[in-house]
Amino acid sequence: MSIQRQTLREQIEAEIMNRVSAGDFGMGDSINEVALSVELGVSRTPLREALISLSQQGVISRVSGKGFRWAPIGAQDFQEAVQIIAALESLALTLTPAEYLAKIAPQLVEQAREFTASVSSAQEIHDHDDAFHSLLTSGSPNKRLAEGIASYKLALRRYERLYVGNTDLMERAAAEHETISEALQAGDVPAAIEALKDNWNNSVPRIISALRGSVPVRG
Amino acid sequence: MSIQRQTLREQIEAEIMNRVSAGDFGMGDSINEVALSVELGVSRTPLREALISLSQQGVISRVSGKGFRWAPIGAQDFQEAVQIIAALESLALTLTPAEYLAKIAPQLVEQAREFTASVSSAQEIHDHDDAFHSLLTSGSPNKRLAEGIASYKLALRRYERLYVGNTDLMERAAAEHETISEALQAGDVPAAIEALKDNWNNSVPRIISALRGSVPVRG
DNA sequence: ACCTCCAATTCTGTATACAGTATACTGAAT
DNA sequence: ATTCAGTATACTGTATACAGAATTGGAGGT
Repeated sequence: MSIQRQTLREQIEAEIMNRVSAGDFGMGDSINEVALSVELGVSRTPLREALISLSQQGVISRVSGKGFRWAPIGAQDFQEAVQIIAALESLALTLTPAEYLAKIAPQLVEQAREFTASVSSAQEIHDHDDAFHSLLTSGSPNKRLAEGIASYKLALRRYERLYVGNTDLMERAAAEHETISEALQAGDVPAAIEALKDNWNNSVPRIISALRGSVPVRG
Repeated sequence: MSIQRQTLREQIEAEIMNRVSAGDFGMGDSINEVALSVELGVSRTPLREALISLSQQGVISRVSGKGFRWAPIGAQDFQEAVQIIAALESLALTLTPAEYLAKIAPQLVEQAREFTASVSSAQEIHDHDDAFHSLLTSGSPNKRLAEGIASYKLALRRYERLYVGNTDLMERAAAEHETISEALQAGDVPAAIEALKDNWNNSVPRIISALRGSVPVRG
């Protein structure tokens, strides 16, 4: 396997997203390009390119002449993204050949069970959730769809830290994963899709309440 | 209404898309940044920013170290985009309040009828189609969804010129628009959604046959 | 005290310059 | 004749420089 060259712009994107999900930036605040470029140790050119790329994905908003700013987060925004992802993942399931779904159903069941059993660190839990949904939609022949789902999920990373410590939410998600995978194992794709939508939509009220408490309000 | 300042990058994006839908570029060909910047009369910096933005939307693909290239078009690509748009517009309808749909239903019926009557220039027809779908999804409260739909439709502009002269396709689309709007007027949203999906999916085989004939193959 | 206008500064948007990598070409060796 | 190495060229990726707009601060007036 050849080593994959990574351009500076891509590294900047990744680093910014890491810091975003760590909560390093005040959402809604404007971005000072020179300050950020100095902080990251790069010049403004690749930084701006990264910011433009991220602004296409809803992580950053931009006003002509006034530069970039961290896109505000909120209940509305979260819900909108979740609605879209739910629809797109549902589409992915619809497009996936039934035999593929039947093939991966056992693995999905197993992953869901592991998920329930191991209530470990928040990061670990999140990875587990990602892996489940990733495997679930891995059989879709629509490549552009996969990219789109990934893009929208990137926007959700801004809400990642709100999950921390919310084991309640995670346990419920685990149960829903079991429902999804068992429906697939039974060959009932429509039921799986419904369960999948529920899985996403149920995350909304929890995050909303988490938002009320823990999000720093701009001053 | 204040005039809206438009940054050079945005103008470049628009101009590129105009040329793309005019078929000025050989799809699949690599992009020479300096040549294109000279041709557009701008420097490479805003051009690259525009290219990055467009590459996020599937109009341009990019290989690390080898620069940008015009994303190849083809039956597969077209179908993938259409599947996604159909799902997203369906979601938009689902999210739109029923009373709003009832309110715009008469206008939609009227637009559909006009559509059928006036089989004028290809451009005009296309605008009509755009206006119909735009009005249809205008009631969705999900702003991000609207952006997403617009983004995916941008990618379809690469196929625009294939519609030229295909009045057959357009007449059929008109009939489908009537079906959709009449279902809404009858208050049957699920039926409208199904008709909407059909409307999109029916465009695929037509475009595929058009692709076979009229797309220049790389040499 | 508050408002207005002007200046100074800060920051974005754009252009140009530089560096490193990929590609094309030339020539020699087998 | 073909293939491989070496070199030259072209182009991308990144840094720096410049121009103009937006914001901030203060001086002067009401």
